[in-house]
Amino acid sequence: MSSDIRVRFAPSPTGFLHVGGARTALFNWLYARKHGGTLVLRIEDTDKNRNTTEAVGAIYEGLRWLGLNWDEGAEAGGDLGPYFQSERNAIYEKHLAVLEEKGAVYEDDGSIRFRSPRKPVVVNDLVCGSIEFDRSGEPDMTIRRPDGSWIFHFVNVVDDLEMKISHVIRGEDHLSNTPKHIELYEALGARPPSFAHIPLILNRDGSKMSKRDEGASIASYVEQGYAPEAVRNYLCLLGWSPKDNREKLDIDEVIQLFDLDKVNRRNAAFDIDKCFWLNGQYLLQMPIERFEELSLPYIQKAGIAVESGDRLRGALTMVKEKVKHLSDVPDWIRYFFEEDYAFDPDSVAKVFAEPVALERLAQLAEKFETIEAWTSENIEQALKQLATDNGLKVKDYVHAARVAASGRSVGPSLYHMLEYLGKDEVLKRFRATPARIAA
RNA sequence: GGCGCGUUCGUCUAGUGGUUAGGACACAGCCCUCUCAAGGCUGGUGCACGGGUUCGACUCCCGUACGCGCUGCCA
Repeated sequence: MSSDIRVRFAPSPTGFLHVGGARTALFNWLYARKHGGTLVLRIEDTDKNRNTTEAVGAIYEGLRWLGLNWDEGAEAGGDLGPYFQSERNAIYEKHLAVLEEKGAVYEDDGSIRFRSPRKPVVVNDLVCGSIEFDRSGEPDMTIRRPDGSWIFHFVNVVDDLEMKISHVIRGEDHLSNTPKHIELYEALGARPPSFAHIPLILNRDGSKMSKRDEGASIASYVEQGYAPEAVRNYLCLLGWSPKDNREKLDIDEVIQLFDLDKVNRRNAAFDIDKCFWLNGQYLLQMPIERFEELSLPYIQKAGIAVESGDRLRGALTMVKEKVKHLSDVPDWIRYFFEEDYAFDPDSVAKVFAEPVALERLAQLAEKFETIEAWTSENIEQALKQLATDNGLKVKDYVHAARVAASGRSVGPSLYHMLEYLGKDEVLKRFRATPARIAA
């Protein structure tokens, strides 16, 4: 069950979880799950000035929201910790001593530099192929600052070594750093792991996605009401595809189909429109139970007094296919549960511009009085009968009824909506409408 | 500047010497329809450029351009 495959996600907690980081975590996770390997979460907090505990929390939250569980590391524990670089000083000292022993490092202005062998280095990348780097003109990299803190390249290599990482899957921005890392592994007398550099995620215009860009933070998808499985699916499609034209894929199938040699080399632009579309597809097709589970936090946050149960389930079933963002759910269902639901001014202006609309509403109320069994079928039949009797079109009654019952001109099937509200409530709302519009 | 990587519709992609260059998002129009969606149908837009190699290049090679990355005592 547990193979020798060990991968890691090693973020620096300097802010929120970035989509690029999330995608890197996702590809590592997919690779681990596919091969029955282990995913390690390591926090690279060597730069004390820029790291915060809130940022660490944001990483945990973001990964959990996306359903990317890790087997070992920060918050999960394991035998090869600690998993925060800030707590691994003794380990770094130990490896530095090895380099000193070999004369591979020297002091410079109080800092410590690694002496590059300056020989060509070949990187055999699982995504990019074999690449040879000419190291002859490269300056020696610093691995430790005068204040004793460590530089990324060194601790990253030491940790991957100590944590027995077999495959380093990371952003392509590290491809050019890889020869340095390989030199370090060799100086430490270790065999380098396999490398796989995955393409970067850019903005729509091709510019680099920075923290300030729209949609850069995973947290923003939570706020905006995206389903985690939709965002995760979309992220899978950035740099990878099943190659059979399918887009919406179950994560278990992605795990099965995923492989590093099928990852593209080209940077990808993040297309929020497509992510939005995929989210709509997920909401449309997911089971009502899942839809309710995902909607509940937004409903509660909006202060709608309704408990989980059949009543809520019924309302959600009606609006599920309309909703594009979970954060919109409260507005879609509010009027079912609140007496003083708001009347949308635009809808009122559009539908009740002519006084005759109110007359028709009154006719409809009268007609509905006669319905014995309050079902959507009977409601529909009654409304159509009334229209026919008066030589009018169905829509002449439907629009007025919709606004009267819900306060808005857009909503689910009118007949189902009215059935759901109940006869008494519908008649009450119809009769209260003239006064409410006047107000 | 040096080094590395990349370049198929606006975007994500399929395509590995011979295809009417396929799909999806977005966009436009039509159909369906109680609104809005969803769904169905139709449409336009693409192989960066220049040289090779080859009977034949989107596919292979070289160059140019452009983009991105690295070139930190950031990660």
